[in-house]
Amino acid sequence: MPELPEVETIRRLLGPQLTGKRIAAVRFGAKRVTMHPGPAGVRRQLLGAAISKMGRRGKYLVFRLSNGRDLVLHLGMSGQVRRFGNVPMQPHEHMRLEFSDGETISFVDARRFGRVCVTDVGAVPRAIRGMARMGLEPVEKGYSAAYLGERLSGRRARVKTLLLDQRVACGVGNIYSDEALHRARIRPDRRAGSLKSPEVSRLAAALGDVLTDGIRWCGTTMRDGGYRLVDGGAGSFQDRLRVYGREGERCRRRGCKGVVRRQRLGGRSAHFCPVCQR
DNA sequence: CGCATATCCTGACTGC
DNA sequence: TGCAGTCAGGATATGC
Repeated sequence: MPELPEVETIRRLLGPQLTGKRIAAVRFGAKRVTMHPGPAGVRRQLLGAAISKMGRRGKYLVFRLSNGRDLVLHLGMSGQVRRFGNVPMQPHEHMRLEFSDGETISFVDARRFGRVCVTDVGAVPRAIRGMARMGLEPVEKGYSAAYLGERLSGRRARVKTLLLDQRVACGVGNIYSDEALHRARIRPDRRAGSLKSPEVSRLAAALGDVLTDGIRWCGTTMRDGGYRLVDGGAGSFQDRLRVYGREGERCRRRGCKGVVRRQRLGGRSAHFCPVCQR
């Protein structure tokens, strides 16, 4: 479940380690993973290029290359960027970049919801249509109560469901949407259009705050270990979650005696405190 | 268009 | 202990 804070953590780790390095070899695993324009094309466009900058857009990791192209990586649910070194290809390892100085970096993804795409710099990857429609990130300047309000007003869908829409809250996924709604004291099953102006303001602020905190604590590594740092280490935001994954446990808001509940919403689980979230 | 639902995938977990 | 069944969810496709 790599969301914005997890991908940003990876970006920050990789930047100093990879910037300036030249790709000397590209290896692929045996299993198919969504890749544009296919393994041969990806290899051709990557070979010989240097990493000029590590970027990120929403949940997408963007390797800017010296040859005028971007390598765009989405980690899906279980994707990881890992360093294995010069060893045989590992289980679920789909792509390994070998740099001219011997450094390596690998894309690993057991569930294969992730995707790899090479495009011209700044172009919208054909294989990733949603990227063209992504909105502002809650941590960006310009993400305001007015901006969020525009996207929620008149909508009958549950607010939680809309927060998962990358046009509404780019970079937010299931964990951080639950945490933001808790901080804003709004129930996830509220109809988006029913939110009053102070609630929209609280939510816009909470979204930014929770993503910023997630980055500060290097992301959330749940028990399934789906998200890992490049060296295999864990983030630590899981210790600070207030509702996500805490069904049946006490609400973490000071003075609140509520017990966290879980509710199925749009095929996703929403965690919330029925006492302090209205 | 908006909204709900199904789909992909496999490791971890649950219950018998 | 082993095995079948269920769950997890990001993005997208499909149906109404």
